Amino acid sequence: MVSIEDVARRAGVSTATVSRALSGNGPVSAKAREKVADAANALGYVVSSSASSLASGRTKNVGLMVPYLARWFFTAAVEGAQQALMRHGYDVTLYNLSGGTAERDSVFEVSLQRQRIDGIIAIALELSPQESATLHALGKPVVGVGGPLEGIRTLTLDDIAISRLATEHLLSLGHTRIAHMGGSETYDLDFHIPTNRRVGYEMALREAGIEPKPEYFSGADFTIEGGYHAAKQLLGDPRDRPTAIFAAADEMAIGCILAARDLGLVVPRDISIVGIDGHELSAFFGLTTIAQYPGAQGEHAVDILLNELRPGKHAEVPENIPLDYDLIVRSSTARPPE
Amino acid sequence: MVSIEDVARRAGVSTATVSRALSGNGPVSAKAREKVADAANALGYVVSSSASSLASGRTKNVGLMVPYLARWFFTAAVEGAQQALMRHGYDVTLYNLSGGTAERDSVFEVSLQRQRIDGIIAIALELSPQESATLHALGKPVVGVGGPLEGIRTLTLDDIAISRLATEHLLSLGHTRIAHMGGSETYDLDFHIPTNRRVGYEMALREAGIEPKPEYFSGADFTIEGGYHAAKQLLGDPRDRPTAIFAAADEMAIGCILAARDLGLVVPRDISIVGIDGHELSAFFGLTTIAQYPGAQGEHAVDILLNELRPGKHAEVPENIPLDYDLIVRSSTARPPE
DNA sequence: ATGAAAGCGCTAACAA
DNA sequence: TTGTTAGCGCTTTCAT
Repeated sequence: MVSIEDVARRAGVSTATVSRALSGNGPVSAKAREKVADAANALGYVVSSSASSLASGRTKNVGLMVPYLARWFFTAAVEGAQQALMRHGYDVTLYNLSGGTAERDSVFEVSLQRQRIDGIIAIALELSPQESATLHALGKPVVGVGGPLEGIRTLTLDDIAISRLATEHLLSLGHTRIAHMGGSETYDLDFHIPTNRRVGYEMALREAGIEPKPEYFSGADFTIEGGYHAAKQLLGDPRDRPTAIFAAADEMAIGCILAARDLGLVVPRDISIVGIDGHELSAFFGLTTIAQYPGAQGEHAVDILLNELRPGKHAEVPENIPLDYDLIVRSSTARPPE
Repeated sequence: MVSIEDVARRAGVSTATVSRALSGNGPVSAKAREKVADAANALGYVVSSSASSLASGRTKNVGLMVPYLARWFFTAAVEGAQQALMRHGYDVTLYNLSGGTAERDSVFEVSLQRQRIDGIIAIALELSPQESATLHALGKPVVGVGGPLEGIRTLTLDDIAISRLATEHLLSLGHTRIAHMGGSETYDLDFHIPTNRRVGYEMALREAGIEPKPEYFSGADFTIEGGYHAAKQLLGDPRDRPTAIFAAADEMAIGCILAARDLGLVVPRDISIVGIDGHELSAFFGLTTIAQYPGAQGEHAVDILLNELRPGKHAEVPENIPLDYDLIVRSSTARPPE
């Protein structure tokens, strides 16, 4: 192992100068800087993270916390954040909460206590008050992406606004029999997004003078398969069948498209479908959707976090930062049948 | 921050005893062990990873390296490995190679050199000789999952055997006009799996006395969309249309199913389709497939790695470890039309 | 079985 | 601008 001493010797300076030259902290003459750079290069020297962390209290490592990984949104957000962190010389420790309760607890009580990280990006997490407290007690900056976290700076979609937009898109096409597919009850217990999306949907309807009907609401589990089965139910009954479905997520919306096809309905002639997400499969299925950008969201979270990590002047950042979204109109929506 | 000294004082022992008691290395009396445990608990003490790493040379951290994240297989493998590592008290650092060349190089030349990890699990990676050398030079154990890595202990699917099995399944149903959808040329340049799968397919055909036809091969990019377009091509020409397609991955196979539907073909009456993977969507689409188990593969890799990390007696592990797979017959395959 | 003490490789006062 | 040096919090010899 090549150490800072080897570099110092080779460059003909002290270890302190090497440290300063390589980290950019503290004054170093141009000449010394160059000698150090040459020596470090020649020897292939890289600072030992543990020694550096121990001495400085900074780890150059950020924790990425996700409820689970195997879903488009989380993966994309992690990927975006990780790329951005790497560009800034940070490593990434992955904390995945998808295990059992015991594993989840041990993340908070053990893993996070190991002083391995300078800060945390919490992706689409819903935390218990207990867990929130533990996070705060770490005394390290935390930035959330999605899933509003109490007292934590968080990037959030305006779920009500996007649901209104989706619903208004359908209304503007002339639809009046608009169903909504949201979260099923159990799913919603620890996740508020579905509720907010339903609220936006109902607001838009009422503003158009339409009273939302309970029969036009259907709960599913945010998967293609769940959306498929729920849509069969919604569309199978020929009496008073809706002419449009607004699904709270693209995966369910894709399930709706497939169900409609299997029922012999032509999208969008017989039924219009809108989703939310801009999922990687949405273009392929011609799905009209409200796109959000998890990769960019991850990068954005990194910017905010690194800004807080930088000593001194912190740019003022509000507690809730609204995220970008776009209505992408494709071929799954059209005017309702006569 | 509560340090080992605080614990030592509270337990009325030396820091050395605390270290030994908590780590389980070295002799400690039952009484001392208990006093230490109580004190540590009461104070909520957790060892500082950097101090421990610096002193011991062990980081209790493993690197997970993936070519990219946003694909079912990689995500599932990472999730499996990460859960297993957590159970053993290890943290996970994620190295994602999906950025540009510069980022990729910096993973090898910088990130991996930071002494942050005890070992590496390389998931479905194809490495340049250069990169392999760098990995080896780290002097740390490496275990591969998929993608045969020279000189590295690797868990691999027998791609030839599974392709033969898939093809033989179709042959046994009576099919003779069997097409194969594999990787397109560019895709294959740095990834050998598609080639091996094609080899298995051709072997099975020849053994059945059928000469593989070039028109029955189609290259795509391993996505649903790519599979869809390639299948349109394969199935659109009514002259001498194949009665079955063996796709080298479920996502392409799902694309084939959707393409067949759009062409008015009924699966499996008019066309049989087999995939490989056991993708999360395969059950929903009724796809017959050869399932593999990335989550279990990740866990398995962890077992092997941790075994090498354990001092002393290493169970003998061969360089190539074959992985489990199963033929799952669903509703996308049947006897060919008369 | 336990404690004293010497590092592990680096950073950051402080002095020059 | 540079070097000297005292830690950072832990592990691990070496005595006892």
